[in-house]
Amino acid sequence: MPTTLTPPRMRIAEASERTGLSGHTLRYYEQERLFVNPVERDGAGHRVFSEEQIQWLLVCSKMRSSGMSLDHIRRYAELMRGGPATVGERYEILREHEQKVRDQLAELQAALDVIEHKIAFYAEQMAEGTADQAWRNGPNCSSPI
Amino acid sequence: MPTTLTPPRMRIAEASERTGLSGHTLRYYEQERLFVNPVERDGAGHRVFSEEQIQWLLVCSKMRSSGMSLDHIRRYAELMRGGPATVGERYEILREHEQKVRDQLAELQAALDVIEHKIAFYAEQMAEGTADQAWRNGPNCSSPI
DNA sequence: CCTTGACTTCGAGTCGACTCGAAGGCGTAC
DNA sequence: GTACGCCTTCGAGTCGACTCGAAGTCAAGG
Repeated sequence: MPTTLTPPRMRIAEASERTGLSGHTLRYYEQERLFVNPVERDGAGHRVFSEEQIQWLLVCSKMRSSGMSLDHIRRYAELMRGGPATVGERYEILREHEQKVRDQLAELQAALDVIEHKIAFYAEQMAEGTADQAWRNGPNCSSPI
Repeated sequence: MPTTLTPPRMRIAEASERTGLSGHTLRYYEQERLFVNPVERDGAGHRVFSEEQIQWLLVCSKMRSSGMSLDHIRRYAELMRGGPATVGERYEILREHEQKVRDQLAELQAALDVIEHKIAFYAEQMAEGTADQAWRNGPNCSSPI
């Protein structure tokens, strides 16, 4: 079998490079049935990925980075295989995940507000020279600084 | 020993309620030396938390929810015990964490953009009736929908 | 033919932060 | 005095998603 593949198809090393997912992870994803279409094999039994699968992996990657579980991705992939009839359920899954992502954003933003507040407090402290009032309680600034 | 404590001090059940952290978690945090000041005990050996400790736990909670590790929180708590001399290092820790939170926000936002894009696509699909063109590839819309 | 290197399968190990449950102590209410 | 409920310590278990490593296969290059 050829050492290079006709362009839209590639082996695991390139798929790994393209997606930022390790080869181990790519195999794991196949085993977990996360692909919409089966991963093909060449004569040597090596995996061959299509461009479409790379795009799908990039989507998976975004879903993962926003906290979607492999369970949910698997379900979504199943629905993809189900064709147009499953569009409604796919939509629902995405809507649900969208809400989770918004919740996470809000949570992070709330934390960021606290962090910034403390940073500002410390910046002021440090500007005041090596002041010894590090333990004061200003308004809205209960001690755990 | 009294069944209720003088207001600013409370036992684990109330501390749990106030902070949203389970009693198990509160004990675990003490064991992990996450508190700035030692958790006191009453005559029966029960933990007694101060209002200040509740405030600190609320801060820890925000740090945790934004992904700060217990290791980093422990370090921060140590620095708190070190007094004013450690303000600079505390500032640095917060700055570093701030950046991580901003990175997470950006990552989530990028994922959200993809999700919204797909949601809009599906919404359109569904509006067009049960169209059978679910597999089309529009511009900027490579197939893994 | 032999080496090289990219690949294969398989099973086991890792990670942090909880989370749980068993066994027991203490003080109050009845 | 005994039942109750809240607390204690301790050690073990859980979770998902990797991550690793051993042992083996295959094709091409020299």
